[in-house]
Amino acid sequence: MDMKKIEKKWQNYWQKEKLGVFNFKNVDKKYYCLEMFSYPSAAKLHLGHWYNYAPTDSFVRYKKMKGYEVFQPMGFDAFGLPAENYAIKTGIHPKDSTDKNIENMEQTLHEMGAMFDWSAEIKTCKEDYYKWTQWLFLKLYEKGLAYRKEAPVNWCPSCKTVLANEQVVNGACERCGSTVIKKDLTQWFFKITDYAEELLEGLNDLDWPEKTKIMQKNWIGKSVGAEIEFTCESGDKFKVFTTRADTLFGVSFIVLAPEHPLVKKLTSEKQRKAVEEYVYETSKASEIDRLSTTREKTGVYIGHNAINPINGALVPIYVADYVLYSYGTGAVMGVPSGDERDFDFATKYNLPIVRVTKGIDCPDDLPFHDEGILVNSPGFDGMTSEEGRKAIVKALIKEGKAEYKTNYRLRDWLVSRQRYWGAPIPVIHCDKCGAVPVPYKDLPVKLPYDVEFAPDGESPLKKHKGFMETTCPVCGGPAHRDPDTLDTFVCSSWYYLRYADAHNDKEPFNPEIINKVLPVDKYVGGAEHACMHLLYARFITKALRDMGYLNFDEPFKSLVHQGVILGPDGMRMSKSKGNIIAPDPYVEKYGSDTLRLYLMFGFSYTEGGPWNDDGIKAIVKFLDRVERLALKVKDLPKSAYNKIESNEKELLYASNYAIKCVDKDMENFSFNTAVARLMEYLNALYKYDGVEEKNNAVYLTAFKTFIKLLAPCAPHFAEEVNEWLGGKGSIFNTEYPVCDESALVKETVEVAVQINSKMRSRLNIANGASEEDIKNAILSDEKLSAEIGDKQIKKLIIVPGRLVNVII
RNA sequence: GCCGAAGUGGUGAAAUUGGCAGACGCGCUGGACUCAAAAUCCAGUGGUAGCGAUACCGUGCGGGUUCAAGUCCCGCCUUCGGCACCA
Repeated sequence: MDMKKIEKKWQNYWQKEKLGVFNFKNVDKKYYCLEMFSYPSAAKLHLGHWYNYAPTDSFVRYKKMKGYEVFQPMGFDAFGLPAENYAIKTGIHPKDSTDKNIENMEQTLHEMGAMFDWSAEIKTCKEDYYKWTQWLFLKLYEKGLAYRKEAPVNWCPSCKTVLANEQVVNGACERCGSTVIKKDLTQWFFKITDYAEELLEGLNDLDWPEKTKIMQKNWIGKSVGAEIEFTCESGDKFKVFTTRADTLFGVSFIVLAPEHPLVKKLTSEKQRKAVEEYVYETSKASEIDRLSTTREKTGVYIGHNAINPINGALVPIYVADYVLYSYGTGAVMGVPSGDERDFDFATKYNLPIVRVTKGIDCPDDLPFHDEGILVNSPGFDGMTSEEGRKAIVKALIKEGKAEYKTNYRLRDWLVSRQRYWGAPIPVIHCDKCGAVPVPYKDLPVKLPYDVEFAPDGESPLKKHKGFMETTCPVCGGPAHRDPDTLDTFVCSSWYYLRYADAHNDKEPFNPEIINKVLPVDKYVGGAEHACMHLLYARFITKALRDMGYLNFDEPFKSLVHQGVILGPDGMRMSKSKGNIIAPDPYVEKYGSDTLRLYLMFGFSYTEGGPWNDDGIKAIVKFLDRVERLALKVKDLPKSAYNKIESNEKELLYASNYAIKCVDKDMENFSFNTAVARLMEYLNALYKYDGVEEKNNAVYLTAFKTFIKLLAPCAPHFAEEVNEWLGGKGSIFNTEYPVCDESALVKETVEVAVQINSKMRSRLNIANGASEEDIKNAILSDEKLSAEIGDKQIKKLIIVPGRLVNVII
């Protein structure tokens, strides 16, 4: 078959017939399947895109044939750093390179033959989209979910941008790999922590991979404990957070984070120089370095002490970089007997180590961090750790020195980027009125085109006078715009909503439409987004719900992660390793259906694996076999023979077995086994083809069934064959075959027979035979009865239709 | 260090969730067709022993539970992914 020709033919047909276009009239039967949209890179589509989109498109086509009104939109996550870095390097404007890349990718996506609804296409860098990203920002601001604060942030010296903690990988910038350093800046944050508890709870009801849920759960990192107030000799007060208040008597020092305001205030003259030096050194170290386990714990005594609220003991205050100001209160109580880190620290600085917990029937060498019985804790000795915890906190609450507190590891989402290629933050700064949101009517705040990209540490927007200088919407006085743009994760945190109403120019989306089309029924994308994108999107959904725009709680009901296709060397594909496999040559040589079918057959979808094209010939052979049979079947004469005998029954069994299995496998994204079942079915058809006297009516129907089952996996090919067989219109507008269970009932079944759990024989036994019948069948079998001999049958274990175990 | 996932023939991978390990392929071996090759078709293909029927062994390693374990439990080893002193 001329694959190139039929691909063109059917792609044009689908476009003309609007096969992929969602019809809102049928919204009751909607099935919203979404693949994560892609960043428009210069390198066209890579194999990863294919692996994500092609098998998922087969899933969507399968759903369409099952009678759903499917919605499978596609778009581009078009803002981001690479385009800007490219501009710095080459002078080509991000808008120009991005537009070109999108055009390229659109074309190759078309060539893939996926049934995307292009009428709902989104490009996040277009005004008609980022206008509403800005709207989202203003809404969050209005709701008190966006705020500004000065905070130590990750600063990438190469990208010259602030990165969220979530975007720092092993101390290096996620995108460029440079080591990240620290810098203080006033930044915009989204208050995702307000939703920490619901984001955690909501995981329970989601049809997501367990692994992903656990990752999010750990990311949110809930811990229940207490905040305890310590007073300093100076009278200043500070709080520590602890989950182990029962070890309070064991406190022998306090550690403050270097950024803690009390450090400056309380440090003694004698210690000032050492402390200042230490704080300065810390500011140079990246957070990753500070948190590294292999690094020796260091700290400096600030020359001031605090009073332990439970016993009045004086404990020295240290400053140490392993305590972070951004988590908890930025102050930690040091209990060397109960914590390994504190133990190391105390040993190094000769601080007392007092046991406060005794193990119950277990070794309890110090440091002992397990639960046990309280000791050396006057008034609380003998209590279990849990009782002690409650009693101590209760005692302190009475004095106003403690409160129960739940902490989350999750931090607020830093959204400011000192970059050009993003959605401008819609805020105006006025000397008189402060930070003033841009009025809705003035949206979008347009990203100017004529900017200077020279990498001098100043962002292109900040240098652009025409953009920066404006007037205050409140007082009308001179003011300047916020020079920062939004993290691209903001753009992608709501795109799945916009798709359903992509051309609305009055509002970001019509809630009535959205509430019918959403939530997404199946979301397919890489596991690397488990903690960032997927969490942000959930947060935004919940925030918009609370503003009254949405009536659902979760954006993605069901989630599938495709695996990663590695290079032939088993390593992740990358330019530097030179192991990138491009899909284009395969499409050129074998056709898109062949590549798609191979991706589906050769890998376990959620696992992926190293690329190897040995198996692609198998697919070519398979499709050739289908074609040869199709050419035969299409000219089949009417046969006089119309009986249903054993040959026909066997064919019908194969047919219905295939329907049942393929149906289930497609539903479960188990594409490799679905294709395997199709191959078996084809073998059965060939077998019947070799039969002398054929019932051509049965044969033709069985073959048509085969083509329907194949259609989602090889769409162009199946359309063509369907046309040969006299099919009118698209095969995807026909119904999916339904399994006739009665054809699957066999008169006899082969069961395995074990004697004392060892495989001994196989027997054909009547379907639904009683225990007695089975016993007789075994005893009348020569070989088996010889083996059993005159031994007593103690027990007969029967797994219906599968196995019999005779215990003698 | 913590959390998570995985480890099955020469190879990509299956295994109805505790029930015949290796479906379906690739590769390989032999055969048919052919002057020959390609393509196609047929047969075989986990290992060891045997002419053979067959027997024994076999899902990273070591134990355990069970009539029965790739699957469950305990302890290791290796690989991959995520997180990084979370108090």
